[in-house]
Amino acid sequence: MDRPASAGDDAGARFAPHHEPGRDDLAVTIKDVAREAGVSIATASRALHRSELVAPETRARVRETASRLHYTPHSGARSLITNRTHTIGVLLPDLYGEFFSEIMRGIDQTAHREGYQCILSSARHGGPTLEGALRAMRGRVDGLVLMSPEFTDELSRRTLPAGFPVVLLNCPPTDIPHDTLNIENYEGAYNMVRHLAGLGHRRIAILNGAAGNFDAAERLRGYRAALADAGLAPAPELEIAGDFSEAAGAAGARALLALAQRPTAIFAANDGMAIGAVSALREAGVAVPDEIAIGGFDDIPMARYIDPALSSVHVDISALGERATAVLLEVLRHPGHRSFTRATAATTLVVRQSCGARAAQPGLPVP
Amino acid sequence: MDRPASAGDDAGARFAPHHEPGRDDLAVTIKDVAREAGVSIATASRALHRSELVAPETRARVRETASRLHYTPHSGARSLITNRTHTIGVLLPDLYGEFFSEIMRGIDQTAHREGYQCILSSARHGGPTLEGALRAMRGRVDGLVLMSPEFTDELSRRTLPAGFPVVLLNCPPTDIPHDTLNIENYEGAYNMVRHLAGLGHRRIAILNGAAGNFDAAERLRGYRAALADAGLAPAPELEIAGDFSEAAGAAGARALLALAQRPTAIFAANDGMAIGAVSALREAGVAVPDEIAIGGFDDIPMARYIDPALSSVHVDISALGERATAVLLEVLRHPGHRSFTRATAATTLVVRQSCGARAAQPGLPVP
DNA sequence: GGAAAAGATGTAAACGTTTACATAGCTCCG
DNA sequence: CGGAGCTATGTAAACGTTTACATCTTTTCC
Repeated sequence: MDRPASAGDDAGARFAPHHEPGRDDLAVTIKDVAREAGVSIATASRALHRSELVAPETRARVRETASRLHYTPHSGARSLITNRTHTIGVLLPDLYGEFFSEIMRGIDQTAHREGYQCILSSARHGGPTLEGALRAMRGRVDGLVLMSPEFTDELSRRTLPAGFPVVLLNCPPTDIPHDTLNIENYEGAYNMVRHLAGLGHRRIAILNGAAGNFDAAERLRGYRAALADAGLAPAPELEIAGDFSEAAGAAGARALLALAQRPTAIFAANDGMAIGAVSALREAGVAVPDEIAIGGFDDIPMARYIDPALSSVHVDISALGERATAVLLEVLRHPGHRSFTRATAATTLVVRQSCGARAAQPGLPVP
Repeated sequence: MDRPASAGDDAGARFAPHHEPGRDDLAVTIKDVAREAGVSIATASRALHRSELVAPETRARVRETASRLHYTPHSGARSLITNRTHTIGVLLPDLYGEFFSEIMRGIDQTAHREGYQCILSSARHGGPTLEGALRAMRGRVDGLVLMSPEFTDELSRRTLPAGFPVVLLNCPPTDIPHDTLNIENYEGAYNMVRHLAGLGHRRIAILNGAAGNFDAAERLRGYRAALADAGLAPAPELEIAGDFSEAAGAAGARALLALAQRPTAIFAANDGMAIGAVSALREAGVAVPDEIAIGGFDDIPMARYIDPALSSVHVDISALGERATAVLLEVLRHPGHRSFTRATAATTLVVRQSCGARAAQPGLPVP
């Protein structure tokens, strides 16, 4: 209506790319929008996200132009000046398997709900890649959810800029203060082993997690404590080394079968190894739970589907991701005064068939 | 040795932050490195990644300074000028479940192998969020792996800048040319249903995938064709609507049980629904495979673990992610002359117990 | 009716990089 | 000895934004 229609529009039309739809979109910048709408870059920028500062008609015109041109702000450029990326980095030891899938789900949901993106990296165990992955995130993320059961203070110092918002998930305790979130590994393992002992088992083996892994160490500690409290003598030959993989679980089970005096129950430090053990035992013709009872840890979705359904220590895995992300977002919202969270996620014992208890839950509940 | 040691060093030391280790790391920029090393920004930049242009001692000095200061380049700033982010975007319909976990694994591995990061987003089905997610990636990624079984040309035009490197994974065919990678849905479904018919089944039901989903439509097409080729009349009451979820599988199975004339076999359009159906049948006291045989699709890792082990159409899911990423990286490497790939990933029938065939593979192979 | 306040817009600096171009100090050759 | 041709480095522009500040116009108030 009241904007000068003659010269401005012609000039605009002369350079306007929009009659070649989708041709040059790749490079459309706020400068293009500004020119096309006949305003300065500053006004264009304001019209798009601080709209109260600009006249209503101008705002409308700029916005219309922007959407017609398919303008999308360049996040790199924006973050350069605002120092905000609205992205969080996620570093997991691996991307394989249900455990991490569930973690990611919790993280992603929470992040998206608050308008954050996720950038994902798997930091292969302990190696120099963790450092690389962290460096690659510089300038791309506002904060980090870091899961690395081999984490150390030294690594923290070397890779994390001091004061950078990080939530440590399932990491060993550090001297440097951080927000941390851990699973009740010790308690969970303790409860499972106590349960097995309560069923009358006297020889209870453990399939250990990866050496140097914090979760694994804690679960072993819980196992030993439960044995001691049940008045059972520790038996070194029943503590089998493992690495959380199914293959390790199968190998461990076979090793136990070769023992002169077999165990009557096995506690596997995670469900993956438990599943491997079940396979190996079935293969060897050993009945589960009648000859050997089995308990796992994590309660991954698959646990209830295998035969016999796996007793396990339930961890709400996706909730773990959610909580970690929530803490991180909270930190990002209040950058100033830091008081560090140190939370642990509770576990619950889930008794199904594989441990041989009577009051077992069904394996395949109808959804 | 030969560099002027007096004034330069003193000045450097006066402003040097490095005696407060890890205090101001957050903001350490190439400017700091340059000042500290006594060179210009340009030289610093060159020393760090175009090292042949700078004198050996200078290079060493700059690099030493950089690592002492924990300098990490700001990727946003860099990408602004280089137009490269070394990051690929991944858009999946969802993040839940084994299927996507496997996809991600393939993508992540391939990307990392070539020095690329992944930025991940779940585009909830068809909604406006897909557009949002795509916009959020502007300026952060060099290309995109996009999986969206409800993808359309219209959506493509609206959200993807023309010429932007994208690989469509499991998307419906489009008029606009794109690199695409699809599963052999039709053939896979056809083979499974033919197999069931070959076992003597006359009434074979299908639990359909989500309406409007390309994969689902193709699998239905394969189902119908196989029926026809086996000389079986199509029966509309045997085509049950679903949405790929376990719950839908269970509900579908119950609906089939309520039929006057029950089917003797069920083809579920994915393993999730198959698992749901198995649960519901067990719950109802119907024997699988003796009373009703079941076949799934995807062959997710869990398929072999359930009881009875699930016959399925095997898809190498992580290889799918790998291939898609490989294509994308190839495109990124040769930005010029585009010829569009259109590939399909083969499927193979995996016969286990749930379909009742004799030569069944064991359910729990020892890893 | 004029000054002050408010409103709308433009100008330019800044963010952290990379890189084309300019400059300075060499070495080498005729 | 005097340039030509290196080599090593510095200067400054550019990338696409946001925003403090300046400027111009309009409204408001006495």
